[in-house]
Amino acid sequence: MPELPEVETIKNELAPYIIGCIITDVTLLWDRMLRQPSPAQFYHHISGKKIARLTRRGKYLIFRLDSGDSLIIHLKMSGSLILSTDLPPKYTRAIIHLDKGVNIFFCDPRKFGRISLVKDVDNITEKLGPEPLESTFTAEVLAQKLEKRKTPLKAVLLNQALVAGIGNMYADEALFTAKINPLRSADSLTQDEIRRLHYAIKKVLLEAIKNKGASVSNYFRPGGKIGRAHSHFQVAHQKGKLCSICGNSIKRIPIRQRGSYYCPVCQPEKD
DNA sequence: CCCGGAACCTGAAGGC
DNA sequence: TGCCTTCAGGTTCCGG
Repeated sequence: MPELPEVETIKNELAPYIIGCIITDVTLLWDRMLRQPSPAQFYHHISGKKIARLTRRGKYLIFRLDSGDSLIIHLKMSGSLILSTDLPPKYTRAIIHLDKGVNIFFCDPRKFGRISLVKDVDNITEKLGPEPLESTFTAEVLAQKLEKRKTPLKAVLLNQALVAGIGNMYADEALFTAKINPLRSADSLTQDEIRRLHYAIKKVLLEAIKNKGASVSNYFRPGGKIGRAHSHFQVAHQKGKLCSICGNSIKRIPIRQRGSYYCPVCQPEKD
């Protein structure tokens, strides 16, 4: 599932090939994929525009066009962007046609992914919390975000309004690295625990980017290859495996309908 | 404002 | 072998 490190990898690997390219046409094969504007407006405003820059905010991938508009893609659960001159892969839901015969195939078995074309990117991203790898994300900011929240920490970390880009896998990994139980009430953390969590979030995300993202289910890089971050996971999707620190077996429990993996010994419950 | 649950989707996996 | 059920989870929406 694409989270911040996966979207960052896609951005990094796509950019060298598509910056400066003209979008000649877009084919939508699943009509609900387009969030805004209307299909007619969409085609009218995107055809013939040049891709000036590619950026990321949280889990959103943003194609900045020379017209001033931005094409915003969210891959949600199962989306991937495949760059190719070949035929569309299975589950292709949209095709961004570029000049020189290159296409970006938006593949998405689950059909959760969404595309928007907007004038003002802020309208989409303004609700997001700080970027965890930028200097705006400090331990103090994290502390303030966790204040007065009785929700289990794990659930809070998935809220994009607190910190942008963390999903189910990296929330579990960060909590393990910080040695904090996922069920702890968010407002119960000590200053030291917040400091550890802040560090762990950055560490886990940076390491995953170095490893080109985690391919636990449907994540593919633009060249069709998978990432290797999942082979470094300590707890995420490791149910029954042995903890690398203490040797006890990793548990999986549901928290707010989400599978949550942790080590009961290294991340003990606390009052 | 905060919280929790349903809905959106379909392939894969598990049960019988 | 095959049908049926359940599970997976990012985001939005809605009710409390």
